[in-house]
Parts: sequence; C-alpha cells; structure tokens
Amino acid sequence: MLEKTFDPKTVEPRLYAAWEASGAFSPIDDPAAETFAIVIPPPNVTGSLHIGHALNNTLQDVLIRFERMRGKAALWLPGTDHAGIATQMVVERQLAAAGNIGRREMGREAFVDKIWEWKAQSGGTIVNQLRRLGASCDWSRERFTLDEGLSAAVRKVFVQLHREGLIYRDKRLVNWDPHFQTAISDLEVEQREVDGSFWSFAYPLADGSGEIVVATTRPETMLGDTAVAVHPDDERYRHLVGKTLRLPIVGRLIPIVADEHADPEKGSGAVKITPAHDFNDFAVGKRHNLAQVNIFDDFARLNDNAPAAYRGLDRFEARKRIVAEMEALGLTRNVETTRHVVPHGDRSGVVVEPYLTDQWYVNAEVLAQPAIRAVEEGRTVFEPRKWEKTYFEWMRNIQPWCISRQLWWGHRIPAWYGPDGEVFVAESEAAAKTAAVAHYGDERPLSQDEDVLDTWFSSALWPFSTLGWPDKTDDVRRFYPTHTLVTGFDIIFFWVARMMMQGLHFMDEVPFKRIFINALVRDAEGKKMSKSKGNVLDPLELVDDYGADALRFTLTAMSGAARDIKLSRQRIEGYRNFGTKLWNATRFCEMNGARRAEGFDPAKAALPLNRWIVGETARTAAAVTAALADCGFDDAANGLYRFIWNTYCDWYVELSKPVLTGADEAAKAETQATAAWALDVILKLLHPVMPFITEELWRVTADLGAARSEPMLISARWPELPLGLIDPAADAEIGLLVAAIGEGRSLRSELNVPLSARPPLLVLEATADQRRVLESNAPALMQMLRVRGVEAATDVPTGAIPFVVAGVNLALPVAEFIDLAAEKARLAKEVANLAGEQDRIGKKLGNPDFVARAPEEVVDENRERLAEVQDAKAKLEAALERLKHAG
RNA sequence: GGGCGGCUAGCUCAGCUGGUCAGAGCACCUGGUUUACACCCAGGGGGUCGGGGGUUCGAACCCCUCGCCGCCCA
Repeated sequence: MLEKTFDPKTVEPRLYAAWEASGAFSPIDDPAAETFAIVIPPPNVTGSLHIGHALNNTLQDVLIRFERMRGKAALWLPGTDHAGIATQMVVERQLAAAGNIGRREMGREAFVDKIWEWKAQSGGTIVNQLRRLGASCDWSRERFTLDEGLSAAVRKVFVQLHREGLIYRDKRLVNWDPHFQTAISDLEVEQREVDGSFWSFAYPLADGSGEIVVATTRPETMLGDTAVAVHPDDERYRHLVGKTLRLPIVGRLIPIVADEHADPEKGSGAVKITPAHDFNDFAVGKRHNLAQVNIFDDFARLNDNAPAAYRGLDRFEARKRIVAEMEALGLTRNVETTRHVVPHGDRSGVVVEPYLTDQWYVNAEVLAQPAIRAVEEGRTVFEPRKWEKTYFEWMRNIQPWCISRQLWWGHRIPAWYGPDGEVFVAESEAAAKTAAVAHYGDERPLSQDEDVLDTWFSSALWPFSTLGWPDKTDDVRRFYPTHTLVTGFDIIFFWVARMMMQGLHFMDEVPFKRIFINALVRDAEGKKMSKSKGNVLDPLELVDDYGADALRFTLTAMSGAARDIKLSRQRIEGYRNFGTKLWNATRFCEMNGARRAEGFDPAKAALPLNRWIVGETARTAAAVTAALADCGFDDAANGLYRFIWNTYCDWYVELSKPVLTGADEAAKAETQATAAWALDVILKLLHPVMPFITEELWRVTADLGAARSEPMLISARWPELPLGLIDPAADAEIGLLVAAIGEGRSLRSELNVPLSARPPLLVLEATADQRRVLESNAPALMQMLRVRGVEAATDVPTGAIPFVVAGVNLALPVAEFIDLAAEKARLAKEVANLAGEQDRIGKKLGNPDFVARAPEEVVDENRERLAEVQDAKAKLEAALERLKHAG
C-alpha cells in the first residue's frame, strides 16, 4: 500500500541515480532514429542555480524527455562557461577577502592557476544543482568552454576569420572599464540615468576679442579638448568659425569648427570637442583632422597629457578641481543640475570611459547577413515569433564587435608579434613561428598577444564546438544542426545572434531550427529578484520544501507569460497538491484492484463510463502532444492538470466507485483494467513535466496486473492514441450524468436541502435513451447526488424542485425541507434569465443581416440554442405555475 | 526620441486566425467523519474585459486615439 503522500526527499536522489545508471540520458544509438538535440545555455562555471536557470532548464528537460519518449535520439548536451570577467571578478574578490596579494602582484600564471583551483572546487556546484531539478542531460558529453577541444575550435575560428579579413585589429574608441582595466563591448555597457550637473564654461578667443560658452557634464574632459564646434547654419557663431580659442587651464590653442554635430538648440549651441574621450567627438575629430589628446591612463587617472597639477588624479577628483579652478578663473557661466544617462560597466558598475586603444574586432556586419536571411526565410524560427523583430532590429544595425579583453581568464588571442610589431595569427605558437620565419627570412623573438577573447566569442561556437568540431565527429554529423534552443531574451544579442552568425559561417547551416525564448522570473510583486532586495526564491530551497516536480510544474504552467513570471510559494504549493492528488488517485486504483489486464484494448471497452474516459484520455494525449511539439508548455501542463484532477479524479474515479464495489463482475473487471490503463497513460503524459513522482508511481504500480514491457518511464514510449477512441454516444451519456449531478447538487445546496435528505430523482420527461442512461446509472446518482433512487414520474409533486438538464425534465421531491416562497423566487429568477436569453437570441435571429451574413453554422447554433432555451423555459414555467396553484 | 510588451474577478493569469469566451487557479464565504486524498470534497459570491471613438449583422479579440505600468535601444 502506498503512503498517503509522496516523499520527494528520499525518492528523487534514488530515481535520478537510477536514470543515470540506465543510460537513458544518452541518445539511443539507432541510426534510423530521428535526432533531437538541445545544447544547454552554459551557466557560469562558478555560479549557482537561480530561479531563472530553473525555468530555463525545466523547459529544456520537458522537451528532451518528451522527444526521447517519442523515440528520437534525444541529446541534451550540458556544459559550463568560463565567464571571463565574472569569474575573474569572483576570484579577485576572494583573494582580497582572504587577505592575499592582488592578481597583479601575483602575476598572470599564478592567478590563472588560482582560478583553475577555484573552478575545480566550485565548478561542480551548478551541474549538481541541475541534477536536483531532474535535468536529464547527457553528462558523458559535458563540456567546458575552456577545455582543450573547445579552445582548439576557438583558435581555428579566430585564425580563419582573420584570414578572411573578418577579424582585424584597429585603434579606435572603445568602452573602457577602469575598474577591470579592460575594453568591453557595447552590449556590456549599461546606460543608467543619474543625477549630475551641466556646467557652462567660457572659452576665451585667443585674440581677446570675446569668448564662446560651451556646456558639459564631464568638465575633466576639457583637458583633452582640441576644438569647439558650432553648427554651420548657426548665425550666432558664423563669424567665429575658423578663429582660435585659448583652452583655459591648459593654454592650448584650439580652433572653432563648423560641424552639424553641434546642436543649436542645446545649451549655447557651441560644443567642446574631445576626440579621444567621446564617440561623437571622435567622429567630429576625424572630419576636421583634429588632434586626439588622450588624458587618461588605464585606471582613468589623468596622465602626462594633463597639466602637471592634475597628473595622477582620479577622474572624479579631477572633475572637482576643474570646476573649482574654472570658478576661480571666473569662467563658469552657469551650473544646472540635471538627470542624464551615463554608461556603466554591467559587471563593475563603474562609469565607463570612451578610451582610445588597439583592440581586435569582428566585422559583424558581414557575418550578420546570412544570419538575418536564415530567420527571414524561416530556417530558424523564434518562438514566440515577436522576438524576431528584436533580433532583426539589432542585426540590421550591428556594429563591429570588440572581442579583445584585457583580462587573464579566457582564451588567449592566437596572435604573436615580431619585434617590429608585425602580427602573426596562427593556431599555435609553432605555426606562428613558421609564418614569422617565412616573413623575416630568419628566426625572430615572438611574443603572444596579452589579451583574451570576450567570453561570448567561445559561447558563439557552442552548438558545434561541443559536438567535437573542428574534428569530423559522429556527433557533429548526427546532431548539427540542433533542434531547439531554449533561452532568455536578455541574451538574444549576446549569444543567440552570435551563434547564428558563427554557425552559419562555419557549418553552412543554422545552429538550431527553433529558438524558444522563455520569460523572466520575478517575485510575486513582479519585481526582479535580487539579493539586495531579499526577494530571491532559491530554487533548491523550493525543491527541498515542495519537491522538484512541484517547482517544475509551476514553472512550466506559468511559462506562457509574455515577459514575466510572477512566482509565489503559494502557487508551488498548489501544484505540490496536484502531485499528491495524482498520488492518491493511484492509491485509489491500488486499493480498488485496478490492474493492467493482459491484452486490454481500450477500443473494445463496453461500459459507457470506460468508453468515455478512454476517449477523454485520447483527447488529452493528442492535446498534450500537440502542445509540447509546439513549445506550448503551459497549455500542456494546464491540460494535464484539468484532465487529471477534474476529469479523471473528480468524475471518472467517482463514477467508477459504484461499479468497483458492485456485483457486476465483468463491468468491474473492465473498469479496473480501464482505470489502470488510463493511469498508465497519465503517468506517461505527465512524466516530462513531473518526472520523479510519475517514475515512482510507475515503479510502485509495476506489479499491479499484467507486466509492462517498459521498466522505466524515462525510456517508455509516448502514448499515441487515435482520436477514433472518442465515442460521441459515451460522451453524451456521461455528459448527461455529469450535468444532472452538477445541477442537482447546486440546487440542493442553494435551497439548503440537508445532506441527510435522500429524495428520489424523478425523471419526468425524457427520451427513452435518456431515461435508460439515468436509470442504469442509478447507483452513481445515488452516491453522488445523494438520492434514494431514480424513478419515473409524470407529474411534479408539490414542493419538488424541478430542473432541466439537456432537455430532460427532472425533479427532486424535497418538500419537507424547502421554503416554498424561496423556491418560487428561484424558479421565477431562472425563468427570467431564460427569458432574457431567449430575447437576446431571438433578436439576433430576427435580424435579417445576421441571418444573411453570418456563417450558416453560427446561425444554426443560435437556432438550436434558442430551441433549448425555449424548451427549458416552458418546463420551468409550467413548474412555477403548478407551484403557485399548490401554494 | 525610436521600438516592444502589458492593462480581463481581491491577487496571478487563460482567452489562437472577431460569433455559448466572460474563464481557471489562489484568496474569500457556506456546508461536509461519502473507507484515494483536509496537500481533500460539494456549493457560492465577485468582472460595463484601462478610457473614448470607429469598422462589423456581431468585438475582450480588428482599427484610431488617450491614459497609466514595464522593458529594450538611442
């Protein structure tokens, strides 16, 4: 006998181990089997599982379990990302906390060793947490972006793109993060609105004939000013264009130039130009051949290009002093406070500086074109489709991708420099040396580029590098292109777009046919979860409290949300209860002798009750299959919930009770077999979403009846039930029963008929068939409607409650319990409602336009409905009449 | 400034290509010692589908407009 509730804590680890040991996580070998592959969005190797991972990986597991059960060679390839900046940051912080020397003092090699140590120590955390969720990844194929194979792929890609001119080195402004002293890409810059000031400063004309006022939110950059620009059409300044200003504090002579970048509406209309520290000014500088004066060092401290008094100062300290000095010089014309947008590093949180450096770039524009076409042509489809717009928007305006980082943790750029700065890009040092010898004619010392690649450079190769590329492995051949990518919209640009570009470029085929974009998980109030807010729901804690299945079901059922999933414990608890419900339904089956019958054929069931549940099961199987095939995770979950709870438990189990305890042995045996059959189908259908409880129930019901050919659910065959199993006659029969019980219960409750009252159910007016249905189901009616029996009658006795269900005129004689006045009022109200509906439909049908223009079936539907309403109304009116005479 | 998403019962949300679509879960109220389940069962109240206008025989669903809320990009 089963326990009363499911105990996830003891069962989950046991089942996970059994699954893993069974080899079910690896794709089947059958070369004829269709393949279905998913590559995991690799979490940061040193990270831990948060609720977003839980959602993302649950959906992937649902898909992979579903397709695996459908007989496909299903591969879910797991792995982790080295996460350059993030990991380096964590380790640096750790070193600092432990009072160690910093990475600079430690040196590159020692520091990188420390990170590997840290990786060895904490790298298993997140993959173990994925196991707790039930993720059926193929761990035998687990990869890491920095492992040898993937590193070889990175080098090969870099070298080839360089040879093709798609990777190049350039000196231009980059987003510089002074905290990490590295360049970052546009995507890693976060625009934050902050309070600031807007200073207006006067720059005197060199000839002393006046001044020009410029405004800035970054006064310190004036030390790098090399011009002032005015709009060419600006009448106020036309006479000044070409004149020279003396830059205050610095003393440098700078020209006034005419450039459309100056906005006459903004401030004074004149704008200071700092080509080395502003993206717009850089462009202006190029147009006018202005000098680029870099005033910062890598830490954003002022360098030797600044006046002596400022050298070595932090940029913000310098700002204060500039403001003070300009004030003292009497050159400050205005100061206003303002809110403005300032770029920050997304990891460091510090203000990013446009900074002139040499960096490596990918010509993304060229690579983007095939990636754009692939989505336009539907070779890769976003689900939901609306994200394609976001993708196109970005891809069509793509900028060069800065891929070099001045970090130590990552793929070292495979470029070597000769003594004269000549660069040799090659897959190995040996190859670079060979190239250098060819170039110089003799051997010269080479030094490798100090920089590493942006983490996303290696993740962009993930769908094929993990399969073994550049080797021509079986896995590459079998599983590329992968089928579905499941990820969040926050990394469409970072990751998805780049995989599309690299996949198409190196494999000539899209990396995945479908991209499912999942929503973002937020707290119950809709706020982003964050440690500082203290509103973080830890998925592992939730698994501890409710079991992995409950969390999985919740996330799956809520995954339809457009953008945000508002998660609450209450919701998870509700779905935990759902698991318990299923558990107890199984318990019921067990206690009532439900067992699989050898050779049971659901199509041959005789009892309408059984024919009905067989049809409902087939209907649900079809709906769930269609939903899962289409990434309709929420529809699948909700459909299963309704079917299992509201159909199987509330009606089938209840209606089967009289049969199971009855004397008709054949009916009983058939019901036992059908109940067991339907339960098996249910366990299969629910398995992708709730793998643990279903697997456990599969195990404990293994010896109930005929042996199964499938020892484990994880590798069992997905149910494919023909819709021909649906029997309209059985549907109608059970439908009538359900309606009669529902309506009868409602009336009893409304009119306060005590549960102890056991009136007969009177059947007044009905077809022979309806009469047969009600009479043959008397035991069910007796139990569920708490009636004494089903009796034919010709008149409604005084004080009986009449009601109409599917055209059948029924009544419950409970005179002694009811208040006649109340019953009259109820009937009058019911009649009034029906009259209202009759009126509405009548008007509709009376409208010639409606009859002429609406589709025929809609008109027919309304006609039928009108007839039904009229019929019911007439019956209740008659009853009301009788009641009036009686009363 | 450009773009996207949302505004449906107290709360969280379903409602696909306009015609039983006004629904579900939770919460709430009433009643339950029916031998699967109180992590339960039965019943119930509650919404002019953000405002306004339009198209249509017919609109929560299409169009316009306004108003909030959120996100992305500049």
